[in-house]
Amino acid sequence: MKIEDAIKSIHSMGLTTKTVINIMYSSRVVEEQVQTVLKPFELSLPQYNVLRILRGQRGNPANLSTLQERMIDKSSNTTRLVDKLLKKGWAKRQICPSNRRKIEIFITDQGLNLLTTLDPLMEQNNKSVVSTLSETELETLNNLLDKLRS
Amino acid sequence: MKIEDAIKSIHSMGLTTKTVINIMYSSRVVEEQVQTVLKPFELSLPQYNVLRILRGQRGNPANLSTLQERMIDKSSNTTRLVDKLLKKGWAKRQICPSNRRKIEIFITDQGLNLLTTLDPLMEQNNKSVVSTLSETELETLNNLLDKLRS
DNA sequence: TTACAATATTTGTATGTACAAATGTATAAA
DNA sequence: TTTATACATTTGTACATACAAATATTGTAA
Repeated sequence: MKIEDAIKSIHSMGLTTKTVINIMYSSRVVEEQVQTVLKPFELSLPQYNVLRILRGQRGNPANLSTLQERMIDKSSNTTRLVDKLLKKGWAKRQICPSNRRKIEIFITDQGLNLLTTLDPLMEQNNKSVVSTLSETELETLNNLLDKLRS
Repeated sequence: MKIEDAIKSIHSMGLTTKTVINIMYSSRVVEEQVQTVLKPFELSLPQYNVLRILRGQRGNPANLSTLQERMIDKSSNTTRLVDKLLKKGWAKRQICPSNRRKIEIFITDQGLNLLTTLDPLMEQNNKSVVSTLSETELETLNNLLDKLRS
């Protein structure tokens, strides 16, 4: 559906404003789909995001500021977000031995297993989300978004 | 910046997952910019969104379900969101005479004035947000996002 | 006309987020 | 060593959001 029909009052807008709204609106549509995959696992999108960052560390710990840097949503309460992951046994944390201000956060085996279960479900979801676009179009879309942020 | 560098752990991902993350990440970047414009006016992004929908009605009232349909963020508490706009004098509401279940919501003159003040600021912000893309690229981006959601 | 289902909105409750202030630790200067 | 400053995280508080249940109104069928 064209953004003009999805958001009725966009007709009169210029191309720049239309683009900004289109990005935000499309993101919400995508997020809704992703959340339906995560919901049965009682995992929020930011929590899932953090777990994937932790897995990406490949055994190395991450501290809170690293997580904040890499999170999609830079919500300031990474502490409490990690608390939730701890409580569910998907992450563990310890004080950094070389700098006791820092906290080292790791993903647990249980957390890794959860992601392993989620991977194919999420991949399938994402394929379905972008199924209306060809490979070339996906490349173009990524390049345009990268360029937009540059 | 390429999404691979913005989100470090994306390297190993397929094109579909990369695209999904890129959309969500880019949206957050854009939203942050929009919020910096709104913040001095103590207006949240969803509130701004509702005000623009109300203005788009051109004198006709909107009821809550219409607002929910058209909102970017379909957060279920449109009631409380509108409460905030009422309290600040930017919107008013009354019971629909023909169907007393419905609530008719209007933008006030004060609300219209606020938007009139915001329009050029937001337009300038949006131009700056998309300034790295040409007109043609913006058209392509919009078309690709529309196609993605179709 | 009464009873029942459908619609539109509101409220309650739990959880999540934003931002400022507080805590604890490290580094550097006097 | 003492003091000051910067850094990393945590906590407090207010506000926002999600979802379910409650309320009120309308339309419809017995």
